[in-house]
Amino acid sequence: MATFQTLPGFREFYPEDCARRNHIFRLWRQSAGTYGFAEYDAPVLEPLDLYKAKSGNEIEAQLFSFTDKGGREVALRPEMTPTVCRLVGARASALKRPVKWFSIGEFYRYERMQKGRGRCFFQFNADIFGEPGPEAETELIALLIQCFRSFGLTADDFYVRLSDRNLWFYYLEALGLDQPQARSILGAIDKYDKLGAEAFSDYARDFGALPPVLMEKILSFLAIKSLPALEAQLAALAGEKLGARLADWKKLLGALAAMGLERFVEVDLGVVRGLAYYTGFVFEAFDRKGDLRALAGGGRYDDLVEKLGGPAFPAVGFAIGDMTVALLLEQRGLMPTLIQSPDVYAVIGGAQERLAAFADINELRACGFRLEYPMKELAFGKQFKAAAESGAKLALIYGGDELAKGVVKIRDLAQRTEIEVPRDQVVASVRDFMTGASRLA
RNA sequence: GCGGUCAUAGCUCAGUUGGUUAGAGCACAAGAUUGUGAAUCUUGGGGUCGCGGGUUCGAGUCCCGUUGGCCGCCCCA
Repeated sequence: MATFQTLPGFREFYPEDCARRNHIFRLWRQSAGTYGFAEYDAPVLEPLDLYKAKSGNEIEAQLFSFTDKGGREVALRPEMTPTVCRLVGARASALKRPVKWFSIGEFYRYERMQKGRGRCFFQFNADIFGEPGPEAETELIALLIQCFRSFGLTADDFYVRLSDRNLWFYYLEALGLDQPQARSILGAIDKYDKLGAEAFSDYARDFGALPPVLMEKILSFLAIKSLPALEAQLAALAGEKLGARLADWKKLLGALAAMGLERFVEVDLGVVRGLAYYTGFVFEAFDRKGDLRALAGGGRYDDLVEKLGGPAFPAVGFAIGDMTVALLLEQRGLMPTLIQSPDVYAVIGGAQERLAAFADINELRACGFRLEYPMKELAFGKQFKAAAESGAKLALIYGGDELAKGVVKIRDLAQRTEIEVPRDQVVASVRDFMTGASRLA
């Protein structure tokens, strides 16, 4: 046995695993539906250039990519954003705005495996296109929070850290830094949590040591954890862009507070996200205990649709991964035990009775009841045991005595009560019981 | 890509300084039990001890290599 193994980092879903996966998907779908997002899907295999165009060649190292039999350079999708930008870009002029879309799909990255990260994983992606203002962020962050709350998670379990790459760029510009310098600083800020002052060594190498005055201002900006603190820090600096940005912040946080979500959101300018394509608000969701990697991440990417060949089209989006969510739900005891039980279990006497039972079995199934019966002839004792273990609510008993009388026994497996009903009333009786319209005496 | 650690039945594990034909619990299956429930008892199937090589009279056990898992680093769309 075990001559063939799964490829490293790939997962198999036995029924109980699949049930848990589907539980997560179902609640994600339900949340997206209530927020008015429409589901879409797209190919798993894409032209390699779709990802090179956006992120540069070095990203290829983490792609599952190869040349297909037609000589095309292709890659398994590592994320959904470029794909959804293509979809939206191709029909941009025909889509009613705002475009609110979501999808659930599998993604692939050739990486070293770790807790909460494999080479294949599922993501819930939600995006809004065509809305440049913070109203789009409001809607998405609210949906993001709902996606976690629907499992029973609370503000004590997770929170969203909110930041803004534009604000950083405007601020650094006001401090007199140019674009390349600002980008390097953002890279340092991304690592500052882990590395401390060491994080700025790349900047020092490329542009010379950062003057202490600037360093101090950057670090105090980085330390901002609230809107009032942000306003105070920016008060000293004039500028239309900074003023307009601050107004967006007030709008966004005001709207989320009005929704009663302020306990889920924290201002944290230390979040800048690694991706170069983000252009405005960026946010990440984390568990409160902090022993898992990020639960979700997203932000605004106003230039990407155009970069990928579409028209200029503002966009915001986020993605949630299934692995960290599953770990968090297990940790908090919020992963239900999901067993699929039949509604009805048929207990069958012998070969003659089996043929008689099949008529009712098939009709009940056609009516939508989940029904099981033993495939082999078994002693009654065994069958009742199997019926109880199956989790069925009812047992239908097709024995020789019953059939001779033209009846079937219906047993309530929980109450251990049973009645006899005429053969032609079996379907109606089962329906009455299952819908709660009647009980067995 | 780097480092640490581990690998025995479907699962959780035991296996002594190297020594007969590698064990237990759970799970699965059959029977006791051909008309009424999760019990009990009996029995059974299931292992090239991750894979390959080496040392040895003899390796699950020691050595080397390799593959894979877990944890951390790098990275993280």
